[in-house]
Amino acid sequence: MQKESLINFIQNNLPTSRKTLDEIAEHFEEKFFAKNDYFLKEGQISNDYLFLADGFMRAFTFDMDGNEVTTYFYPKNRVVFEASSFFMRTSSTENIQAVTECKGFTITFEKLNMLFHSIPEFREFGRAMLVKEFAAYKQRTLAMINKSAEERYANLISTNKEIFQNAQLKHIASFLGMTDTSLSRIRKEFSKK
Amino acid sequence: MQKESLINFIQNNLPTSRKTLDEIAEHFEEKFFAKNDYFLKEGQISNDYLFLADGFMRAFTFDMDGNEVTTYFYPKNRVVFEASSFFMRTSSTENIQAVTECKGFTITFEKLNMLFHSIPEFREFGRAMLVKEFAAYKQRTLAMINKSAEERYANLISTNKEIFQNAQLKHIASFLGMTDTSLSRIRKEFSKK
DNA sequence: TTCATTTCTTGCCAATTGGCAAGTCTTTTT
DNA sequence: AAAAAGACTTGCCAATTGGCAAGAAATGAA
Repeated sequence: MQKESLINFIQNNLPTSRKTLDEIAEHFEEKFFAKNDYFLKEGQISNDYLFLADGFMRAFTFDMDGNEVTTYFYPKNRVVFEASSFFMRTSSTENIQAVTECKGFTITFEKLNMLFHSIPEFREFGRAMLVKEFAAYKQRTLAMINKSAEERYANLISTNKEIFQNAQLKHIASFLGMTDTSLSRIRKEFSKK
Repeated sequence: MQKESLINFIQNNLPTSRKTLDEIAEHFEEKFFAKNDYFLKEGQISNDYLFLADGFMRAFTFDMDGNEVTTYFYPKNRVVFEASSFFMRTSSTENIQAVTECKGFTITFEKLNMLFHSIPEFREFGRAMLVKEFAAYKQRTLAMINKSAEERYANLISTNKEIFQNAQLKHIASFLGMTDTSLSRIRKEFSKK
């Protein structure tokens, strides 16, 4: 089994010995997702923490009016988990779905905690992932507030091109907080320039 | 020194023995803030983790156009910290300021880590705080997206009345992603009903 | 290949929100 | 208490965005 991408990711985020890395990686299991498969469905208590080695995923939920809203996109070489459901053991309000075929490595809540308990550096890694995801979310909220639809689009395409190469426009539209109609018009404006 | 509110808060979030609670609380220091004092200024590396026992605070930053944007409000009986700066030791992009006179208890990064290291239950508490803050942020983002200005206002006033009792309207307006002009008009509409 | 379904685009019009500037009200300072 | 500064409201008009529905394009199934 080829866990180098996982090991490199951990190493890049919180350098430690090869021995420790192997010990950590040992507890992850390879997992494949077909396009449109779910990694997490709302209502479930999330029990897997995923390193996405290849492919593209998205998270979505439904707003108070029952409209589907894409809340996040996950490119490869990132960890994927719903912090609230996974760590608090509560039922998830979010869905996480493979947008393309995906491959990754998962570890259960129980095993992850066991590693956190026994390997202080890995505990730091776990905390760093949580903090990074949080910071990314705050960044996103800031990039949404007080910005016109066109600015939000321009910002996303300049910082996250890969989203446009993988996701459907209607999902990008709801992620950007606009209708697919508006997104379509904005794209047209941009292509003129 | 009166640390009961801190001890109760920890106990409510992650029950443990009185002995452990006292050991934890011992490392917190009482701190007072005058109105408009800063708990954190942008550019600093945040070194304090705060339990706000009394008063009201807000976080703010500046968007890409240089406009001040309120990013969060902290009522009392909550922990206050900027996760990214505090845990990653990076310079903060946010300011956290006392909106009213405040009283709380702080602990330094070093001491907090020491406690995390030596008290596994407290480690859980720290993680729970992080996850809760994160979940609250996600909730907020969702409540903003695809909602009209009026709906965002209605939602905030029904779930967070205390914000309206403490904060200035222009700060609430930027928090809600609208101009103070619009907020003023919306309030007028509501008062008619 | 053809048919059916889904995704994306476009036109028309209405509703929402912002920008600006003047005016009122409140709080702070002297 | 008067003056000054700050906070909030309001009127007018323009720009942005959404709603709806029809059509075009792309994708998938038979």
